[in-house]
Amino acid sequence: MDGKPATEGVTRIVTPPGRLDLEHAPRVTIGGVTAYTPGQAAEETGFSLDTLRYYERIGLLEPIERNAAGQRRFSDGDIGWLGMVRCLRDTGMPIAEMLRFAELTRAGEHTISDRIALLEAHDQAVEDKIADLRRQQGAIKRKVQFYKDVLAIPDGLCEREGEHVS
Amino acid sequence: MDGKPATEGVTRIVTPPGRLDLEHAPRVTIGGVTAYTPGQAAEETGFSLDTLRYYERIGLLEPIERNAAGQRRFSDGDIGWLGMVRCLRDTGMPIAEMLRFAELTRAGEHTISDRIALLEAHDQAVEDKIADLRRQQGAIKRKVQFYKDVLAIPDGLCEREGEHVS
DNA sequence: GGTTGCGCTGGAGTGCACTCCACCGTGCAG
DNA sequence: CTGCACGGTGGAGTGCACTCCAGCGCAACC
Repeated sequence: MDGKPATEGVTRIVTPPGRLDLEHAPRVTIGGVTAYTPGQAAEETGFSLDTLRYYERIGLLEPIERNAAGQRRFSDGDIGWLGMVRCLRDTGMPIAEMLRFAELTRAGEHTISDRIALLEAHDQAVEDKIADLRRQQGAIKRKVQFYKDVLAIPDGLCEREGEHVS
Repeated sequence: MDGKPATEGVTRIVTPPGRLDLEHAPRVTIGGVTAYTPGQAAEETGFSLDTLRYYERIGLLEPIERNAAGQRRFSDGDIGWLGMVRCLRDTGMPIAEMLRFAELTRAGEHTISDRIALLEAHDQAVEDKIADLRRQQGAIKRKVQFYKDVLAIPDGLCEREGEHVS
């Protein structure tokens, strides 16, 4: 049942040597370019199918190639771009800004300095966020210590429950 | 506990007959306890008035004291608790979990070890998040460097735009 | 031929965390 | 007395980022 889906003029199956996982990774190259089904793209990138479609709808992905049956075939380039998207998303960049970045990227080489500016600004934002988290984390740790101190006090003494955050 | 020379904002120990010095920090102590108007509480904590009311509605704050006219007067304790809330919120704790923490806190001393557990779990979550941010930040920095390298290539050579994320 | 699996579409719905609104009350300044 | 700032309420609305759904197509397998 494996073989190759006889659609779309398949040339060969790309499987890592040593792994004969025919069930998963029926990844297929067309003219030397690897293509991913939506399911594979989802698994590869960690985005849900719906999210991938959503991203395409809003233009965060450029229109994905289709096979004869109208089904999406994600390219390596798409997967790579999705990796970038995940990275930006997971560091808290809002979709609107990712969209801006996507548009710059599509606009061509002359936007590279803009892209650098955008990413450097975001990098700084991440830096700030980390610093903030560290600071707040300190407060949490102090609170934990406060509780531990309370627990350490001999039972029945000193019923004070005071400072919430130090 | 008396005779406090007020630099800005007069604080009276006994309930003042009327309003005085309304401009800044008209914070008032009644029986030694400082009270904050909603506006002051908002300014002090950085939450909006609506958010403060919202937090009270959902039970993240216990019912705030009211004056004769039915207006809220936040206590120092409330402000302290709000500091804790801000800390947890800003480190990404969802409201549902803050609510759980609030309930534990209200339930009394016997929940302290639960509270410690909750906070330590959250502390770990923050730690993980920071590590993740650092990792992703690395990718962003590499991408920036990639772009800078592209810019450094003599004009017109090597039009490759490949790897999205390294 | 029927069922299963995967994918398609447009549009509606969800969950979270607020945020806004209309309308009302209170109290002091002018 | 009037106006204004501030605050009250219940309930509706917002923005974001998905997520779900009905109804359909296509290919494979039993």
